[in-house]
Parts: sequence; structure tokens; C-alpha cells
Amino acid sequence: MELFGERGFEQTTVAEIAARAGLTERTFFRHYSDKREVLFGGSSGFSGLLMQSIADAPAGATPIDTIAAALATAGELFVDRLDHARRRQRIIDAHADLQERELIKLASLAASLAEALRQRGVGDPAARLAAEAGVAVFKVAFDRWIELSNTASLSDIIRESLDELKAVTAGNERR
Amino acid sequence: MELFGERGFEQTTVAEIAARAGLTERTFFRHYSDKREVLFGGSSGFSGLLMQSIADAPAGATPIDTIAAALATAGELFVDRLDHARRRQRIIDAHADLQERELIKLASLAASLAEALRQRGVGDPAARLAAEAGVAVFKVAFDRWIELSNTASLSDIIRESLDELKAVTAGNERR
DNA sequence: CTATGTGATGTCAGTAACTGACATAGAGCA
DNA sequence: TGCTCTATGTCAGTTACTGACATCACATAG
Repeated sequence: MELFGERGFEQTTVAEIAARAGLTERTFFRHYSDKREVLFGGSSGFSGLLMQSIADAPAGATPIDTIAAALATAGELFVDRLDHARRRQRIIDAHADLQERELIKLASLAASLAEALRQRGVGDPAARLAAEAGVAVFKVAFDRWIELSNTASLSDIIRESLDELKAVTAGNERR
Repeated sequence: MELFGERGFEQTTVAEIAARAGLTERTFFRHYSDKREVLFGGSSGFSGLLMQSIADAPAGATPIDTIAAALATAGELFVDRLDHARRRQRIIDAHADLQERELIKLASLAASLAEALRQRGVGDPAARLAAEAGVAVFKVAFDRWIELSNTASLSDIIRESLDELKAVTAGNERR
């Protein structure tokens, strides 16, 4: 993060990252499968927590309410992380390669959430659609949360965005 | 596509692709920004057609109906392309790098659709959510269409999937 | 018909991400 | 003390990708 902030992602070589960490380039690649991955280390833990909150949702909850519970968990995980999230996102937004990596992490998250729904007995394609919709809500909400003008909490924005999605798909939007 | 089918994507070097096309490696990179892009050339045209169908939708249509019109256009574009789509997808599914590229193309598509909705006067975040939901429906429907066991048309599957999404977000799904 | 400019292609050298093979060091343990 | 196992270092190699410059075909002005 330091080096990326100083020189930008492309201008920073893996050799420099390794040197700053007191390691060899070869050792870097033993810890991270590639240069981009260094920014996405925590994503598997994140995914696991959301899957758990799906598993823990009340037995009678509908798929969309179950997804809402997972999104609520996601919102809580970013409390007090706004500054860090903004710095990180600024780097990602500046490089298409990093955006691609972010998107595949989110796609993998959607697949995990769908699987967690299926384990609750939700059928396909409902499970997959609910999961994809949930991730779409998260993406939109996260972007709104990151915006410099925003002061609301991620949790609140997620709730609002989910309600907006419901209104949109119900055909309740003007124009 | 020939070379990727024979040897796989990673095992095929750009020099080989260029040679097969009767060109130099350097010339390849003047036509395609990178090796992966060779599989995603048509995506800007695709995106343009969907944006046009959003612009052409009836003035009073709701955002979700407008997106439905765009998805209908998308469905028509793949008539008689099932075999080609399956071969191409097999290659993509085998390589994470290619999946990343596919995802960023779809994200770019979602951004374009959202912009087309905004030009019709749809506000944010409704425009973005409707667009993201539309792309999610397309993803799920496309996967179902590609499945070997499937015989239905992409257009029909898209319609079904959109209806499923509406049911899911309305909370009308069991369990 | 010649000259000149323009766009596509070729040639070449260089950088940096990533990989495989092998060597070494240190921690724990018999 | 010696053995094993894991993390790390070293080194050589491949390949994607880029910048600089040369060349060639073709069109068009003069």
C-alpha cells in the first residue's frame, strides 16, 4: 500500500515490494500468487463470514431476507474502515488489472453465497439470482459509501440500496 | 480459437497466434491490447446494440421494463450461435485470467446500460441497480443456455430468469 | 510521372512478471 | 547429535508486452 501510494501500482515492481518487506522476489510469489493478489488477501475470510451468516439465518427466512442478513454482516465488517477502504479503492480504480481481480473476487463471493443458499434448500436459479442480486447491491452500496461526499454508514446505505432494488424490480420506479 | 482449442490458452504463445495469422507478434499487439483481448473483440458492438435498445424503449416504460427490452435484444443476438458460444466458453471457463476479462466486460456493459437509463431520466441509484440486476440476469441465463442439457432458446431463458429475479426480490420464494 | 505523406507492418532490444530446479538455514524432535 | 520439515534464497529461463526506428504500399498533390 505504501509503495503503491508513492509510485502507483504499475510503476512498483515486485522486487521493490519484496525489498520493502525484507524478502526476496521469489519468496513474495510463494505468499501471493501474483502481484495483484497482495491487495486482496482478506477476501476469503470475508466470504466465509457472509456464508456463516447465511447458515445462521432463521429457518423460515426467504432467500432475499437471508441475503439481507449476509449484507448486514458485510456492512458491520467495514465499520471504522472508511479511510483504509478509500485509499485502497483509489489504487484499484486507477488500474484495470486490479478492477478485474476485484470483480472475480466478487463473482467468487456470489458463487459462495449461492452455494450457502442451496444448502438451506433454496433451488436454482433462485439461489444464484438472489446471490448475484445481493452482490450487485453490495457493489452499488460500497461505491456510494466510498464517495467523498458521503457521511452515512455502509450498513445504512446497504439497507437503502436493497430497498431500492426491490422497488426497481417491482416496477415501482418512475419513467 | 483453433490454437486455444488444440493446446489450451496458456500453452499458446502470442508468437504462435501471430504466425498462424501470417503476422508478427508486434503486429498482433497493435490489433489487440493483450493476449486475452483476442477473445473479446465483439463486446463493444454488443454493448452498443443494447444501449440503443434502451434508447428506443417506449417513453413510459419503467426502468426494469427498459432493461427487459435490452435483454430481449441480447437474446436475439445469440440465435444460431450456441455451438460457437459453447466452444468459446469452454476456453474461458478453463482460465481464471479469461474469466476476469469477461467479468470486466460485463461490468463495463452494466455501466453503459446504467448510463443509457440515466439519459432517459432514471435517477441514481435506481439506474445503476437496474443495470446491475439486468446483467446478473444475463449472466445466469447465459450459463443456463450454455449447459449441455439445455435445449431452450436464450431469449426464453432470459425471460424466465428475469421473472425469477422479480419473484426472489419480492420475497415470494419458499424457504 | 514524380514526390511526398500516411498508415500498416516488420525488426530489434529491453523490461518485468512469473516459474522450475536446486541449495541452504533454522526449528523442532527422536 | 543427527534427522526432518518448512521457509527462504539463488539462479536461469520463458513469455507477455513496450518503445524506437525502419520499411513498404498506396494515395494524392503538384
